[in-house]
Amino acid sequence: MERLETIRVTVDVVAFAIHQGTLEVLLIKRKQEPFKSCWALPGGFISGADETLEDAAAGRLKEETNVCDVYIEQLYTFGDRGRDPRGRVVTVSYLALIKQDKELELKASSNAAGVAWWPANKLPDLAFDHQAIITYGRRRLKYKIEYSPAAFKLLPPKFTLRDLQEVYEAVLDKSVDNRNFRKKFLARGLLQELAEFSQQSSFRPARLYAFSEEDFEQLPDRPIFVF
Amino acid sequence: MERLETIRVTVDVVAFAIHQGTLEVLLIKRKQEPFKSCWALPGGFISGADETLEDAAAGRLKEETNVCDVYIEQLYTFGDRGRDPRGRVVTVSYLALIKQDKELELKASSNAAGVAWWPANKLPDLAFDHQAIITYGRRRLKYKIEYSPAAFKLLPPKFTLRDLQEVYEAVLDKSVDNRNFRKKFLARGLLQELAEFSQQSSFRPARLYAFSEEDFEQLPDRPIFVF
DNA sequence: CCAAAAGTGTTGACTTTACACCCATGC
DNA sequence: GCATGGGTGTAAAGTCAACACTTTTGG
Repeated sequence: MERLETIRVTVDVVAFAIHQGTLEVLLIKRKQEPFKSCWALPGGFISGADETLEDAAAGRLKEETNVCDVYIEQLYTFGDRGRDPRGRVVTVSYLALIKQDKELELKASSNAAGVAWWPANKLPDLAFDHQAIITYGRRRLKYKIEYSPAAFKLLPPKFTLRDLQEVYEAVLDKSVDNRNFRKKFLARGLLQELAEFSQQSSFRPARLYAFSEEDFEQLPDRPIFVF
Repeated sequence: MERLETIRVTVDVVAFAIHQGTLEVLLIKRKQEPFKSCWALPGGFISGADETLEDAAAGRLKEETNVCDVYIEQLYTFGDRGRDPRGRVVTVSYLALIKQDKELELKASSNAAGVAWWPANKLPDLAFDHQAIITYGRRRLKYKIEYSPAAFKLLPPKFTLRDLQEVYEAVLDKSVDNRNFRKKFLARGLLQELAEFSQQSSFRPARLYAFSEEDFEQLPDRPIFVF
């Protein structure tokens, strides 16, 4: 039956974005013990105002980093005794995907000493079991990108096929054949070809494409989702 | 920061087994309010003795149904305000898979009015949001059986190809072509052909096979796992 | 010899991979 | 006109889906 041990519940958010073709994770620098001055995931205790756990995750992300209006989904719940020196703390982790062009004004909360993007392949030492949480999030993203339109949640509304390919390469951490990649995506018919071109380079401008989440939902035989 | 609202944490277990080619879920009948006399998932509050959440899930399953030593993995955490009339209760749900031949002596705990297997396609009204949890677990099992050896966790150590096919048919809730099914499995080389035969019927005895989890783990290009 | 479940192959359609060159543009 | 990334096709291998009959056994 019910024991009197105090259990506290937190949420932690693994927020990914692609910057210059690199997968990066949003971290905050802790200002307080435990793990003072260590980098950690944005997150915090659930508050009475949070209607759902997802609200709590989005709320703590906003409070600690000033990032809001992003895609968010639950990852996994970590609750081993001893994962937090303060006592029994169960944390529900979330995956967030942030669009590449999003105007972010990173702003640490008063109880953090900083906020920054870190390349997923070159992370600092992390507080608590946050390294394990990130590893888990990365694995989820890797699988998810293969059979769901997760890649578009990391891209602006208009993007080139190369941008899309870079997302796959960054997430899967390997290079792919560009002919096969383009062929596959164009054959699937998920992309709307726009009449616009990227003006980024001083070379041949690349065509822009768009992805419609709504059209995708209508597909009768759309690929399987894990969530 | 930390609010004083009391949050309690439970675990709930969706335990599946295949009985006579049907996917079934293990339920308990509640003896107390709320949802008195309603069927519900086995589960309960985390105790100070639980080293991990998985221990808690296995522990509550044992206490409430007398089922133990089964495969268990985390599913999803449900924590919307209002999912439990008693206050804020966050529940970490678990999926359990039980081998077909396992000798189970179902035994309700003193605070339950009964334990029983229910066909997944004909469930009674359920307490709390347990229907949603089962739906979620079923979806997970359905995906998982496609790219992981989950099916073998529902079978005894020695089984016929028909037994295996029945597991797939029950979980996927559709029939499959037996020639293609056998061909695919035999071609994968995951099954050890035994020199024994099933003596079940009065007709032609079927060959028994075994699956080795250890051998499977060794495979260099083994299929993808979601978890 | 009959009833019942066990077991077995082929074909066509489709998908996946490997692989290298020409094109369009800005400077 | 050149440097740079944008954009394109084909063939071989492999995978997947559809489909029906023979074999073995107990009674």
